[in-house]
Amino acid sequence: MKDVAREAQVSIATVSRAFNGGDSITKSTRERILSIAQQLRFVPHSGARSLITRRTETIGVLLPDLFGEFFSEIIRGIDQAARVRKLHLLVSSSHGDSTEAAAAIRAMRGRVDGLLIMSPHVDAEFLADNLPHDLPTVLMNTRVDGGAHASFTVDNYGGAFAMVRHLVGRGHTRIALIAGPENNFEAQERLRGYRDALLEHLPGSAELVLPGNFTEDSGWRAGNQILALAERPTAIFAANDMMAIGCLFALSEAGVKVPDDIALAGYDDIPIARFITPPLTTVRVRIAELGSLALERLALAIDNPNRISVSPQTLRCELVVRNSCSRQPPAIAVVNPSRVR
Amino acid sequence: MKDVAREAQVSIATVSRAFNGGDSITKSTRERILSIAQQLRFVPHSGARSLITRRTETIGVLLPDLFGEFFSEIIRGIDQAARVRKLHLLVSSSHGDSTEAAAAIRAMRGRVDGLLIMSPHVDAEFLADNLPHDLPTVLMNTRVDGGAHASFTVDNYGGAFAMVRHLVGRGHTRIALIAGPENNFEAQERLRGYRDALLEHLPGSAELVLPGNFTEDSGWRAGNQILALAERPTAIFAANDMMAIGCLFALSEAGVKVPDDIALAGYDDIPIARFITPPLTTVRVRIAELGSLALERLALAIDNPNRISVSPQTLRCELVVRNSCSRQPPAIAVVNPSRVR
DNA sequence: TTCCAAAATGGAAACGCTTACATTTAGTAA
DNA sequence: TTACTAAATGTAAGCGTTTCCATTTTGGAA
Repeated sequence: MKDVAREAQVSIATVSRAFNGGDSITKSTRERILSIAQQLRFVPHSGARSLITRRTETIGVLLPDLFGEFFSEIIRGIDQAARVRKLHLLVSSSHGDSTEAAAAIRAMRGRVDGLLIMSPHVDAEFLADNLPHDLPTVLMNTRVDGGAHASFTVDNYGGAFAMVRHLVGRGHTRIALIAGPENNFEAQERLRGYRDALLEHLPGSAELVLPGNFTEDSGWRAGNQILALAERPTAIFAANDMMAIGCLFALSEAGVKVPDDIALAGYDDIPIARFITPPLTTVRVRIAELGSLALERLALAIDNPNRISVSPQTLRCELVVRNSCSRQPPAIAVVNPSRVR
Repeated sequence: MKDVAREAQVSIATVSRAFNGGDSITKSTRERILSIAQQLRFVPHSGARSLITRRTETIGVLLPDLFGEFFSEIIRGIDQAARVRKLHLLVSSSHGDSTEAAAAIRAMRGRVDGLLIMSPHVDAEFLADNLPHDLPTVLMNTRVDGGAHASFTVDNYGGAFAMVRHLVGRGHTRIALIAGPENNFEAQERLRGYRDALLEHLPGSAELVLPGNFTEDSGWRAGNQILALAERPTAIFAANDMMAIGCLFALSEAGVKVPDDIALAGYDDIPIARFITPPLTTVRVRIAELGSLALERLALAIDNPNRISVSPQTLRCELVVRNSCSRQPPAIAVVNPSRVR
């Protein structure tokens, strides 16, 4: 910076002003300084800057041990929003347990202006213990007990409710649910949606809930349990797509046809859902949007530390109707051009 | 830091030493200082530190607009290796073109100790223009013309070669290739592997290459071209799985059975490959390993700026034989427990 | 031309840390 | 005990910015 100042015949204060927005500086000097800076390959030292501005312009992103499309989608959303705001992303992923998550948070202290957290290992107590409480934080898809932090969640309740309503609309009268892990917040919400929808749209019907844990494997087991039932349901709603796929395998092995003999629906709309036979009716979650909204919210909280709103916000899901629930023969799968890697 | 020093009745220099490794400091003082620091919730200011150490302990990761499993896998690998070395990850993804990539690089200057780049938009000229040439950089899956930077690539040549050899071993004598985009480095290598394997293992046979661009759509078109051929190949090798899937649709629509009427193979082993019918024979790429090796290499280059090796390194692929190339009726799909989200 | 307000620029302190060097303390041999 | 060496600790400079305040320059109006 000193070199640039000398070359441009100005003080370093002026060089600083040339870089930092519209202070009072003549257009001509700014341009001269900027061109000299480029020529000299001058790059401001972010550390020195953050030392005095007390800002890092960086957001910490904490993600769990995540597989598949979900990860890339949420990062895409966050990244997009961050770019607009000229914020950087310090990412830490693959947290198998809360110890690792805590370590990651610790490592980020002092390097970020705010935190975006998605982790199944996180609860109110954990946050209270591990979060620097002066650090703006937004939670994604996480239960918030104390309501101490802003949060974004997917409307799992509404999505599940809509799916059951859809199934009832198609004439199904016995609808089974393959549930997710008991201690999983999203799974609980989907279960709640299923129950309430049954109550409202199929009053008097008994609920039929099979245990599952979001794995293909557990879906397969649930499918076999259903096959063993004296009175089979007419439709099966799996709390996520992977379990639906596992269930589908179990049914095929037993010669039970979907959707002719039994309807099957999932949740998430993972890419595979389109490709299996029959294509799976499911609920789509706008993951990228979740990410960008969360970042937007966090940026707001950082810029207005006084006016922080903590109210949880919810992201609507949409029903994706394919052939796994219709009684007509499955149509030919749609061939969609997919994006290039 | 001053507060900690006062509380512990030492100088700030000693506090610094307590934090930074084994300098000369008594065990008892270190522990006292550390405990007081924790009590006072003291967090070292990374900016101030990097101001004097000239290190940020941060690696910049530049990824293209990436979809699906690939992204999450490569980040997982990088993250794992980074955690071991106590390095942070500044990621920037979703670069649709070289302008965006350049902007991302510019934004990272001064914030990172090294760069990990994967981008199809990058070539030697681009790097020369946009890379601060004193910044250690490792390229992933990118062509390197000038050989100016260290690079890691997947052995696309070897994988394609092995696949063709496998097909020949199964008795196929006419093997078609659905190629990837012409200007794509990986696609070129796979094409080269196909050609050389034909030359070596099926001498005298004519090559049959259909154009494609890695999309499902282009696979579908290639499939239809093949169907229109007077003399059909006995096996089709698609340069990636998505095109294989598109091709499979085209074949099914025409009533051509895989693998009974024609064999089909892909490349990448994306998760869907297991789930389609029949399960796809393909080539698996160890993506996470690519990421961690690249980071390891970068860390080495950062620690030893003098002894930088620039030789490109290659990661072996492995053949995954499923049912899409066998002539026996497809076995029941394996039900694998998948990991929980 | 002279003056004055506003705009542009310069000077210098401060941000929080590390580290070379100076000083003190502890430990050991004579 | 004394002297000397090594280990532990303290002092202070300096890392590269931003920004407050002071100073200079500019552009009109009188």
